Amino acid sequence: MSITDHAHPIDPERVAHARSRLPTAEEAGRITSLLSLMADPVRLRLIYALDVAEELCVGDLALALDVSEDSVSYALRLLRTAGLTVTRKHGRVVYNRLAKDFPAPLRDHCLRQLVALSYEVDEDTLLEQ
Amino acid sequence: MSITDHAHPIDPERVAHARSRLPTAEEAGRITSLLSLMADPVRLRLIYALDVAEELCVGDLALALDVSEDSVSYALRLLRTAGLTVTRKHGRVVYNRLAKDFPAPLRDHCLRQLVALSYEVDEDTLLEQ
DNA sequence: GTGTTATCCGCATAGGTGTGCGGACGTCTG
DNA sequence: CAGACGTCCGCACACCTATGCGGATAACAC
Repeated sequence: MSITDHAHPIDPERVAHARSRLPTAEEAGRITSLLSLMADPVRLRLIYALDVAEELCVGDLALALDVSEDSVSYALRLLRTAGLTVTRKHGRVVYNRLAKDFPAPLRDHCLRQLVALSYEVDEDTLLEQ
Repeated sequence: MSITDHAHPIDPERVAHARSRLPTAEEAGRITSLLSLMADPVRLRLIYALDVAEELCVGDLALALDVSEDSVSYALRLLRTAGLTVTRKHGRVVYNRLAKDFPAPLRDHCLRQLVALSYEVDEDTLLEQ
């Protein structure tokens, strides 16, 4: 149905209420671009690895994650561009670590609870409500 | 570089350490499929709206978010399939709300802090480290 | 019953995105 | 200096995904 339909809201009060408290499209874009960076198996496990190991180079990350170095390199490029990781160069080796201001809530709450969370939701999906 | 290279890790100890604490590919898949659902402007704002307004129908959601009803309907289908929202039918109208066990940490910590978060990260991106 | 409303679904399409390959650069080793 | 190594980059391709349109289904109003 096109965007011009539904001219008469069913519950105008709630619509206005929700509308006033909603993040703007721009804010939502910022947030989702952040979430999108974590919503990829390679990047998520990469972040986990850096959280545990403090710092790792591309080759070692590829071994730890069991994916190609290209894939790791690409993932790191995106994270680095977003300011989520930083690099330290030493000889031929480039060491990567999480930025010192890597979003703490994402790291503390989300990262460490998401594994358990994913199980819960998976079970709930099977139930009627 | 292909997956067979880098035969000799630079820091084998850290690689093994990270490897042992890493979520499996399957776990990572479950988590990222959850995050992917929130990593979309329409779905994220839709979740915000339902969090504020308790329950809304498709048409009213389209008004609140200022997007097409098709877009909202598609977003709700994905969230519903994942068990994150539930429906209540009353006459012609289908009311949607967040599932009673919508991941609490995601709602409490992430949702309510993500707006502020996105600003911080945005500033940090501009700085050298 | 007829027309209208609210919603859902299937389909086709355009756009974004991750991956692999080839090539290039800088750095260490002998 | 020549060779090996670790890494990055650009390109092309396959894939997924969100969107819009047309049609179909119920429920309500008259």
